[in-house]
Amino acid sequence: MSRPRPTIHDVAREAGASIATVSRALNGGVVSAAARDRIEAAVARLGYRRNDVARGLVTGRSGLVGVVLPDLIGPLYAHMARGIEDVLEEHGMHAMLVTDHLEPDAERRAIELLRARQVDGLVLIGSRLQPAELRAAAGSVPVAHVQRDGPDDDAPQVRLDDAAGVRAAVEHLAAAGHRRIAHLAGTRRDGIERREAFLAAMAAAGLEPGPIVAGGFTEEGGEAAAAVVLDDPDVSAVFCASDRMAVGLLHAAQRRGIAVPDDLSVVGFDDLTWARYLCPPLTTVRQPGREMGRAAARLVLDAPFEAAVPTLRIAPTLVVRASTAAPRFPDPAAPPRTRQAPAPEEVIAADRPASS
Amino acid sequence: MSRPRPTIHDVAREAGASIATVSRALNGGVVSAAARDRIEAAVARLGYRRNDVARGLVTGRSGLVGVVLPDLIGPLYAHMARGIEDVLEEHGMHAMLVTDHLEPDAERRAIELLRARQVDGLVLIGSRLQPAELRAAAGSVPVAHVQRDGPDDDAPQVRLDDAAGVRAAVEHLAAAGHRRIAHLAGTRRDGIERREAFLAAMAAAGLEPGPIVAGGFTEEGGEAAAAVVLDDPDVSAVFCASDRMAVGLLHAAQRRGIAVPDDLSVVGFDDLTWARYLCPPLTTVRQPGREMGRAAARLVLDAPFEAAVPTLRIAPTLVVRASTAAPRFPDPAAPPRTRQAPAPEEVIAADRPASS
DNA sequence: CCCCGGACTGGAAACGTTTACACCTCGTTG
DNA sequence: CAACGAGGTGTAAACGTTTCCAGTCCGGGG
Repeated sequence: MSRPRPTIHDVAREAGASIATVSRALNGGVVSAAARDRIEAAVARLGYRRNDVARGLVTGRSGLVGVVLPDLIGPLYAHMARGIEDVLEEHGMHAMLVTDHLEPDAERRAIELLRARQVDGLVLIGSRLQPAELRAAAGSVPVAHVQRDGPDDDAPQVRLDDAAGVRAAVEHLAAAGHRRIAHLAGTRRDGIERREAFLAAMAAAGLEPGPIVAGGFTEEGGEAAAAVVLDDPDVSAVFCASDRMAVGLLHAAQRRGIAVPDDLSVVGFDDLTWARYLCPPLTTVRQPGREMGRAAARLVLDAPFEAAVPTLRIAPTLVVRASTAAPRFPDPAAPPRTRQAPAPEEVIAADRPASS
Repeated sequence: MSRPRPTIHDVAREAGASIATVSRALNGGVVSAAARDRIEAAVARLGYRRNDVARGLVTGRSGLVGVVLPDLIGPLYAHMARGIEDVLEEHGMHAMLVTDHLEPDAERRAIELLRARQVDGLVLIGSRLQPAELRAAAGSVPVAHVQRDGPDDDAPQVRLDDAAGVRAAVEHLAAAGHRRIAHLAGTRRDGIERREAFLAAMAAAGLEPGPIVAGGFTEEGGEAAAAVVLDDPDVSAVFCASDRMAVGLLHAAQRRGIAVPDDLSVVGFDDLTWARYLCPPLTTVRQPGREMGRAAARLVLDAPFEAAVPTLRIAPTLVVRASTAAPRFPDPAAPPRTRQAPAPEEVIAADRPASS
């Protein structure tokens, strides 16, 4: 019943050829038509399938790109993984996904594990490793980063153009007539970059930044931070560094009887699957995870040929939904504005090119 | 700079031992303390890491369990994958995830691919393959299914106890005073099973089933099906076979000015991440994906030792939120009921044991 | 003093491929 | 007609491990 899998030797014997010829026939080498036919027949008869482990041992390659990512639950990372798979598939390769749950130690182990399996490349999502640690762990395997969390080195990486996204969000709020805009900030690297971009964008709009309160990227972080922000009666809009924080804020506002968007406008960041289902549907900066994954996969595959070490910046998009509107009591000093009545969903491209 | 990775031979030379001794030292065989020390020192000095590909070739095992799943975007499948990883990690093994996007052909290819990599087992999520096809594709590799979509054979599998979940949902609605309950049904196997369970539960509650309309498990399916259901003025509650359908229904209801839960109660199925964020927060049957993944991984690991071929039934949980309430105009024939005011979130365990 | 067995070690054979190299057989060209 | 090259084939050596088997070296019991 469950005989051992046939090997190339079995095929060779069955077809009356040598294993070298079989290997060539299977891999598109030069073989006479007659031999090729006999071999294909034998393969079919025996149900032979190549053993990629043995093949990997001799070729030194595995056809696998290792992907280390925080988790699979968040739709953003899942989309990135999907993008990576997209381009690997075009090259007849596959991804091996390992999660590190944001623990640097787990990240190191994951890289170790993948290297022991001879991956041909590594895509690291949100890596926290120091450049030296990374070099030690990855050795000579080509690496590409997505939204790297640790400090840069000369490894190629793709990042969201966070600044452009933040700018689009702030400009949207400013144009609606908001003057005092608060910010719920994240503490990881992209959170910090968004915070700086927020300050810059506010300055560019000629506005004093409102209160800025930092927290985790999570619902709880948003809810906790909300307390501070909602106590300031002059704040008419809040820009959150993540959708999850925005959810926390929305809940806190609801509990206090603060109406969104009438009393308070809220902008999120990420455009997670469910941002459109919130009440009200959330205006947010869409992070194109799948594109980012695609770009990273291309980077890692091109690594051996590419001389430059680019940082690819992917442009986000502002998705305007119903959580933003003109402030109820516009600043009397400001020119009067008409209430914006956005279409159910309106997409505004951020103002930066896709790569830089 | 980027020298070739050191092999066990290099370690042996460096430590003045044979490769056999090094291998034993590394794998916990009998080795003198002195040799072990020298070898460990050499390993550290050289930065040696075992090559799992070579190891896999000789041992015939890979330490990998292949997981074939529809996609990574849906949080449910991601949770299942997480559960699988949980138990594999306890065994020092890892998962290799491949997506098939519900295409049987891609599923076959995925299995093929994983087998070529010598996976030690296979977990198939929502497999649509016929038993014969599966046997052909998987050969002698142990298989466990989760929510198998194709017909059963003697392969071990874990399923949600769909019937218990449906019963809990229907009983909840009936207890609230609803008499005419519609059903938005799915067309895949679990959709069909939920549909039958719905009929059974309605019968058990002594109620005539309301309209049943089948569609995809998606938002669009829900929205399309909603049209039919909402035209029936006697329907005061709808039980949906998935949360995504419930979202579509919620939107359709909102567009028509039908208030949920006042005019219409809605129950979903799955408890996806964002079910609690909907307006109103959705009452739904929670599918414990992570548990199901855990159970499946255990099944596949135990396969070589297990004689029985169990179908594990995992109990779902009814999560009562704000999308269900007493009907506005209760059936005059029914005894009067007080309006249920559920706590913000109330969890009701379904009435079946976890396995059968 | 011999023998036995336990603790430890090394040589060598696998595992299933790819591929360098040598060879053989033609037909073609000089 | 000799030499050569192209096309096709097979032998054998890798790839980096694990593991079987045959040792070697001891100490202790007969």
